[in-house]
Amino acid sequence: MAFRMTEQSYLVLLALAQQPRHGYGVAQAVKDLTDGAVRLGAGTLYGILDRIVAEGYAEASGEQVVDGRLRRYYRLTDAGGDALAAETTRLQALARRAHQVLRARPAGQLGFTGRTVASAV
Amino acid sequence: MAFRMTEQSYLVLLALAQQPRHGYGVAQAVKDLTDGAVRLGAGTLYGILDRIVAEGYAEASGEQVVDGRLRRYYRLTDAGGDALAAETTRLQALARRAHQVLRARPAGQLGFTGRTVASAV
DNA sequence: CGATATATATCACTCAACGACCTATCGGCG
DNA sequence: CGCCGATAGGTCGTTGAGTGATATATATCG
Repeated sequence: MAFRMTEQSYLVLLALAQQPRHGYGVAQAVKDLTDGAVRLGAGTLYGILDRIVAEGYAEASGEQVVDGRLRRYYRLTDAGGDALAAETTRLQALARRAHQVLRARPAGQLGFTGRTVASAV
Repeated sequence: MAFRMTEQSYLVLLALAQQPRHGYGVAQAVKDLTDGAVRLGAGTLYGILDRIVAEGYAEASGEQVVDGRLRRYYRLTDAGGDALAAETTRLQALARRAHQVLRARPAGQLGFTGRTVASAV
């Protein structure tokens, strides 16, 4: 039952943390936040929005009609903000550790030049 | 067909970047790398190993029998190292941006205190 | 003897992600 | 005017990664 914090749902929470947004706006914000790397399709987007609302991480924040088109807004809740902060901390720690690993292992290095660990074949 | 770089497969690549490891060793390394937060079950683990080998990100690196138990080793390839570095860069950028967003939005803040954006209901 | 840890592997199930599709409005182009 | 792309909402079927259960086997500890 537990909510699964995937990267996509994380990005949606992050987009909502910037400001309340409507669905389509969330998709655009995610695209911006990831430099175009992550593009949320409609199926993914509304599925995630439903899930984070069900989890209490966001809530409907009213509707507006702009240029004849309906906009359904969502707002991050405190619980959503907490979850987002926790996940961000986790991500930062992971990124930091990953950087350490890569720094200790420069590109092109094939094992330790000194000796090979129990070279089994 | 494209390989999906999920967090779990990323962690496996990272574990292999530290040093060649056997399956069970990878699971333990991932547990360590994430401070116990991510625990790979057998199904997840071997599924990922098969996928990253199929993708050319890692390769079998021989077998050893230690204490009567078979150990099947895997070694990161150059392609795997590149993919890992690229994903790490992406993660760092995301973490940095997420930090900016959260810094601009301290915990407990409910929208801008000055005015509410076109408060629609 | 049984439990736990090590070590590999398979299998069925679930559900998030994805792409395709649908409706509808607005603005621009020819 | 018709068509297209962008905006905005939504559904639906497929796929496949992740998960837990299960199986096999050995070593160690109590």
